[in-house]
Amino acid sequence: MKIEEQVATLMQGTEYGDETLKQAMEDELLERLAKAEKVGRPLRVYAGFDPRTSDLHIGHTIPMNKLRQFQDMGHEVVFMIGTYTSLIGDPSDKDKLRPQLSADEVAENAKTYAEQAFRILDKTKTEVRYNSEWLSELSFGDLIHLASNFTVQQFMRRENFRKRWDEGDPVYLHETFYSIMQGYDAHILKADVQVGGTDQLFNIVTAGRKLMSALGDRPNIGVILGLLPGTDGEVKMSKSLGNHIPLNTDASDMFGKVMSVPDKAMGKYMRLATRWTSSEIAKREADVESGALHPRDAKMQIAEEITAFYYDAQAAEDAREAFVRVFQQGDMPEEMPSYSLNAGQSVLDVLVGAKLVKSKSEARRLVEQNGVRLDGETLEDANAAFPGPGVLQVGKRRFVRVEA
RNA sequence: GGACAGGUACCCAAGUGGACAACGGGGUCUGACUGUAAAUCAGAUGGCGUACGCCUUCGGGGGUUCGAAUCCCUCCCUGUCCA
Repeated sequence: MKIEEQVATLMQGTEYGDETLKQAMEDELLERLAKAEKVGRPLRVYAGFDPRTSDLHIGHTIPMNKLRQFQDMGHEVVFMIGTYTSLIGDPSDKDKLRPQLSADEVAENAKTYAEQAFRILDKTKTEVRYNSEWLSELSFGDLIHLASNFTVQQFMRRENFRKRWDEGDPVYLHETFYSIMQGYDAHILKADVQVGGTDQLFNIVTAGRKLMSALGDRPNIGVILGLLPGTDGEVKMSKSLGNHIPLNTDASDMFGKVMSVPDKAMGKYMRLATRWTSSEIAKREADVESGALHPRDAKMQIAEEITAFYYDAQAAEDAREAFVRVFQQGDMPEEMPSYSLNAGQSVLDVLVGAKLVKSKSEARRLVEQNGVRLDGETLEDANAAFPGPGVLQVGKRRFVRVEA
């Protein structure tokens, strides 16, 4: 692959919010790739991950996908786990109560994190590091020394802080330490490239590069990836917002969740979550634009590609077929949970008992709204005795097989 | 330490003694339609009861009142400014 093509692929999905910065990073990447090729030395690339949860979703894996691209082009990859940073607990979205994790929890999360990450990365070509290794060694004096490279103004210019400042939301002092710690990580790892999401733009491009040059290193290039929106298509994927697509689910569910993403987010999904090259993506977008490719089918291709990536081609194909059958043709899924009917139960009792609803009020509401069906027949009276065994359906996609 | 402004349901936010289970927006759910769980439109959105109704909820606790999210006391929390 020519270097220009490599750069195009590696820069795919990046977002800097500033054309000049993007161009600068791109140029620098091109230059280093050329140099690396000349002297036969691979680039050293790293990304840091906070093991705050052990339940990864597709959004977490976006930087990993990028690392994998580098790996496939023969570069060295460092998978850094922020054991130290997670221990303290990043408060950046602190209105969600975020309990401090214990060292054991962090260690446990770090372990499962790495395991799931190796579904994407090549284990044999990945160096795993933990930042507690060096951050726990720093003294207060060291921290002050590092901090003296920054001004409060620099932090206040950061959108993240600025916005909260303007809105009267708290900005904690120790949040600034985060950037400094991350900058120090970059200094220790001395990588050519650091990968991260736009939420890390400041940490990588400002803090990291500044600290590196202050400490006599060559600043690393920031490959800043756009954030993958969740299934709502608007805001970044996050478990606490309930718009995530977990890695540990089944293929049909993953396929279905991708299909529920609004059309407008397809571009980002293609760029960030598929293995497609920039020209393959461009072709699909042009086809959708011209009408040659139906948006629904384009999304199905995306869903199948993503599912195939985390499972395999066969599982993805099966998931697609099941989806078409159930949602496009209105058929029922093959597998569904079952519930054993007890004597004398009303429709309400069964809905509650089968956990299809959270409360009796909700059950009544659904019945009133004609949202409850038994074998395709709408049930109209929530208090009537339950007619008998069959497939009970709530809304379009919740099914339970009611057995005698 | 002081002055001021705030804390309302999943989120944002209105409400300053009764008509408040609490406007509006977002989210979510249901229905119609469709190209799918997209888009659009309509409805629903604390719990319990078939229903008139009852019970719990406006940061915590206490009080005033026939009656409080609304008034008073106290405590906790957040922000801004002053020192």
